Amino acid sequence: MVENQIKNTMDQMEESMQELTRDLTEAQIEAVTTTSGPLLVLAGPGSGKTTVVTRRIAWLLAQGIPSWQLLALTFTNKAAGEMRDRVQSLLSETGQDQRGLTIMTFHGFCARLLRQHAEDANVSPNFTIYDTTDRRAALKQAVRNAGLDSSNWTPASVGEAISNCKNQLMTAETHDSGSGDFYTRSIGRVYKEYQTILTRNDAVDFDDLLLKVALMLRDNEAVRTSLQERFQYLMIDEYQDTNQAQFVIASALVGPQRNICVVGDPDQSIYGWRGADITNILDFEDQFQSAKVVSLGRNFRSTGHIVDASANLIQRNTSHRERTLHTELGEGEKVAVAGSVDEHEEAQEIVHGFRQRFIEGTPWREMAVLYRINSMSRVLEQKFRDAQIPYVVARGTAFYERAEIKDALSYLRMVVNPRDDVAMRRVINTPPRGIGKTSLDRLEKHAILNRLGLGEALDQVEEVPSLTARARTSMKRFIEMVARWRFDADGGSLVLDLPDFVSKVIKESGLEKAFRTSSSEEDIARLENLDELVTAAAEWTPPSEDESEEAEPLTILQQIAAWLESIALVSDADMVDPENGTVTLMSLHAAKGLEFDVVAIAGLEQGLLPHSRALEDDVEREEERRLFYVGMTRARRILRLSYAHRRTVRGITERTMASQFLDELPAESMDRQDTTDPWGSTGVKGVSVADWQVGATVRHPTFGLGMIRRVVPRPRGTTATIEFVEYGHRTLLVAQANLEIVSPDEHPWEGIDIPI
DNA sequence: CTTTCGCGAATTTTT
DNA sequence: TTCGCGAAAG
Repeated sequence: MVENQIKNTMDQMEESMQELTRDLTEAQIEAVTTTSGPLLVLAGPGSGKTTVVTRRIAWLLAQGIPSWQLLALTFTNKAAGEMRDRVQSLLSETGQDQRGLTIMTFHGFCARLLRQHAEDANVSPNFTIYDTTDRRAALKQAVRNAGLDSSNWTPASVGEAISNCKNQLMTAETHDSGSGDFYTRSIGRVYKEYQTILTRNDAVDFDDLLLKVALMLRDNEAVRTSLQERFQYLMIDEYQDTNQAQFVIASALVGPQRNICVVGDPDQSIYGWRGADITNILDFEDQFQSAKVVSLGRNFRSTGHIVDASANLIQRNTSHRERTLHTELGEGEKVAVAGSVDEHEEAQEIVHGFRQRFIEGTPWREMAVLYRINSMSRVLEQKFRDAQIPYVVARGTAFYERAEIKDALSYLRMVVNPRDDVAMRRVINTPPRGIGKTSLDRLEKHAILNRLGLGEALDQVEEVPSLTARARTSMKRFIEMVARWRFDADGGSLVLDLPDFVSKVIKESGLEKAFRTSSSEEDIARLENLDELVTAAAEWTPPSEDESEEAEPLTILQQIAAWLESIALVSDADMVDPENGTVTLMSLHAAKGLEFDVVAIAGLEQGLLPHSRALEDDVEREEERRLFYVGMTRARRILRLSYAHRRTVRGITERTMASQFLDELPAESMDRQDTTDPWGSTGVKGVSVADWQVGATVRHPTFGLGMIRRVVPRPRGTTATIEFVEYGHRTLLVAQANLEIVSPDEHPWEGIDIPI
């Protein structure tokens, strides 16, 4: 009986194992079924990477590996979610479920480890994760504390330097600030100040999540071994985007059995600026001796011209390793290239094209516009709105960056972490409650004098003699308010759920009232945003803790903490909902890992793509090329590239030059619609552009009558080479030459035969 | 203490 | 164009 059952289970397993590899290519099967030892899967765009990773997980489970021994790390929540979903659907066929699997983002995983091993990692277990804005505030403070001039030491530049240090596992203590030049010494000082602030506030930044875990794993053998024993099988997605710290973490997690599988594509490495080290993937075979390498060579996503064009482009990179990718989806449409007068026309034409595709049967959700910088979304949004085409801008983090949302969240942060000074500073007088700069300065002086955090100083307002009675009362009221919230949240008198609690805080803090009193357009929007925050809290579900089956229900306080953490770790790409029936607008970076039937990439101009900050440097320009490559390869069937001859950035209109990358695409795969008419369809100075063509007759104030021979777009402006009747060839700037189109009636060429 | 105004600087990409 | 900061007014 029992034996029979076992046999049945075995049969079932065998069956599902066959099922798991049935429709795969040979390379894919190898990647799925190689379960022990180091494995590098080189996965070009559209090569079925997610399929391989999810099948591999299911395969391991089918082999009888307990789910809790598996760890899969990704970069975005979206990628993790998708992986979970696909694994789940594979497993549900055999009645299993994915409980116990750890599929997380790198940062999320690190945050969890840090809380679990807070003591070993030397952090408070209820630390706050600082986002870009908080970090900025802390950096500014640090520069001030270091006694440096804030105009020379901007948060951005200092932050980047510190980030680099952290990525290379250099702590504030190990930073070599004794020797080195003035710059290095100064950075060292700011770094120390910055870290002091973070520590005092029980806060960590994004880099710390990785750094602290890396150091803990490196230095603490007990923790390291226990994790190695727990996670026998490690998988890392988008390995080309890992940095030094992540490499150390990955290496430390790999136990003696060396079951590490990394998946990635060096040609899609686009986060070098964030410290990603492409050599991690390039040198994988050296780091993990006897590693097996599987290269997935078939592109299941895009049609021929798209594959060829992108392959041709990426070959220009010296970092590119020779590799062939082929598709069996046929040639498909050629890659279209269009030039427009300005960004408005460019956007308009994209909208037109999309509408056409929609009429032909492509749903809106299968279309996307990609661009290099987020500010380019503005014009596009406007045109899509005007055309009444549904669209979403994939900018998930934007909502949480709004002032009113940050305010509300800062109150919640104070509830969770009373030492969070950055949050406190933000809201102690928002909305105004009579605690101005002077009072805050006095409080701060007291704090410094007594070596206290600002929050601690606040707790003893009575001991600060310099404060006015008025300010003191306000402060006391403020402390009491927060303390009451904390009491309630921590299992206090009343029982509320998370959204109710959030709503309560928004009300009692006075935030709501501050916006309710006025009825300006803006304040109404803010109010709506706050409502949306409550909705978001209602929709949020706590991550299922895999460890204990019958986990106790979380207290409100714990829920808030977990919710805040999930907010801190959202990314733009997370907001792309494949279910929604809308066009997607997003940055090229956010598009990685996604695919659409129809893709338009806008702004193919020198200085934009490649970006001006990357023009000088070869290495950076190659990253721009990879970025363009990533964008191109998002398209399944239709790819349209465009640029504008003139673009307004930050209020100033400038003439542009088409991107050098366009010239790096193979002519046979391209459909260039931009060669004839550099002025697009609207023209300049009221003259119809159709007239500005080779062969048109013009009159110049000094040179008299002539015929246009050539029209060339140049960085300084479009030039026309004109054959004048009396003066011969002249090349002039069209915009300045004051040319006049002469109607065919007065045609001077009659009887005169000028060879063209 | 709060609000408003004007000036200057700046945005590449994001966990 | 938009944001953020400091100064000046209320």
